[in-house]
Amino acid sequence: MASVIEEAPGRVTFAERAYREIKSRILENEIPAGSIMLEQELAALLEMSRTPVREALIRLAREGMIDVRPRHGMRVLPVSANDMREIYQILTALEAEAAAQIAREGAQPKHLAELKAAVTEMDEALTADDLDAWARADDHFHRVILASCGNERLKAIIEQFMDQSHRVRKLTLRLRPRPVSSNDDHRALVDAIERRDAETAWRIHHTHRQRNGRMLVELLERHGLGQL
Amino acid sequence: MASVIEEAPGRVTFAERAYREIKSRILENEIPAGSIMLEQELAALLEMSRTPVREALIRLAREGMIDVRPRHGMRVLPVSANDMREIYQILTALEAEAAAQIAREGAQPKHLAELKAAVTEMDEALTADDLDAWARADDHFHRVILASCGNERLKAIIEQFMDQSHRVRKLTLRLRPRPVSSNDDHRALVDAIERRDAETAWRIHHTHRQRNGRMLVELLERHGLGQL
DNA sequence: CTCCGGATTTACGTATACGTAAAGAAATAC
DNA sequence: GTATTTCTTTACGTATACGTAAATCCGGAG
Repeated sequence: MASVIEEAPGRVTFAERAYREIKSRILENEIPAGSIMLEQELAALLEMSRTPVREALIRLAREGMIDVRPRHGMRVLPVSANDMREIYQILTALEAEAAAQIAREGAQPKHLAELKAAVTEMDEALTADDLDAWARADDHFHRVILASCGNERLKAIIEQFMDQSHRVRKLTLRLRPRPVSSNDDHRALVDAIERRDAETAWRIHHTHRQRNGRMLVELLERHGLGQL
Repeated sequence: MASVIEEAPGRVTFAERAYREIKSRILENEIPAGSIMLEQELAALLEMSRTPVREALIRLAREGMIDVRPRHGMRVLPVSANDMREIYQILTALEAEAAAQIAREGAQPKHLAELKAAVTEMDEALTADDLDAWARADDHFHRVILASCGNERLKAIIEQFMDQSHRVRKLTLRLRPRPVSSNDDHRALVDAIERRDAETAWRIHHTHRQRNGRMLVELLERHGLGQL
């Protein structure tokens, strides 16, 4: 399965490893929101010195995953309802723009094919009631959208904010209604892209993300999950 | 003149100073695009050790201002026509969204007043043929828009990309036609905000940024300013 | 001249050292 | 008991040390 999405190989420095390792543990909730860790502890955990850990923390802090307060260590930031509102406002605006651009300029056949495959996967996952598979396919769909639009900067920002909201999406996956309309939205978006109808593509995806964002914000408010 | 926009004071660490100093020199073209500098040189220049310099370079690299290649030092990245296209696609989507939100939720009186004052300044600057004053007022207008929308993340991203395109805007200021339509756009935007017409606010600002971006891209292509 | 292999330099990645200011503990006064 | 002050600890910011792999230099072969 040769996907459109590739990894950059590159040599892996300690600082890079620290970044990936810490970020991964935060995303997977192994270091839950609110946790406090000192540079020393992280260094010991990752079996390296403080230097590369510090460099990783600088990046994570910039990306809004953690907060570093001198002498208090790093603190994994919880995602509040308001944070989620901010994040989805950005995601909505940017992904809708990306969708519009793809429709405007036309998608490559292999991208289009992969989008359709992702939609099919989502349908099948929903039929099989496999929410995890659905989430994977949904994620894949969004990543192909990003890859197709060709704007590297746009891609990077969206990925950053998807990461920031990752824990919330993951932990609320089973609190949400069955995502039937998501599948419909995606099907309609692929259709608009194929017809090269930028206006419609924009509107569909904008509405999709907006609705999704609102739902997550409501979930956070309702359940008072201030500590995600 | 107590503006709506404030500075965070905070203690200023060496790493922070290195970041600001290097970034400022890049923005003001004191270290022009394409320049290569070693960590050692920067450390000597700023009279500190390599450690805080490295931390500053990590941030600058993340923001897309420089490229660090092991054993080759940092390189100040030029802004190509395509970079500019990417940057303005993002700025267009995000600022239009910000404008729409302000109109939707209503602006605070002091913000509205400051927006109007900025427009007046821009008019006066244009009458006086003072392009630098115009650019300052224009910048101020956009910053108040950001401050009003209340989305801190949105603000941070937009500022990041404004920084990335700062050199191009500055160096092409006198190559562009007189920015009469910008003033008109801004006046119309303030009006839409006052009328709380989100739809119109979005459209006006989207068109404004899009046109602006296209002009800058064309300038870069025409003059082949690949080294900005 | 150009091309190649080995010696040499060097820039960086990482580890470690160090001083300091802040946090916390202890001791004292009330 | 509480408040206050002094002392101790410690986490971090920065400087420095060090090993290494990449880049450069250099001389000889063709």
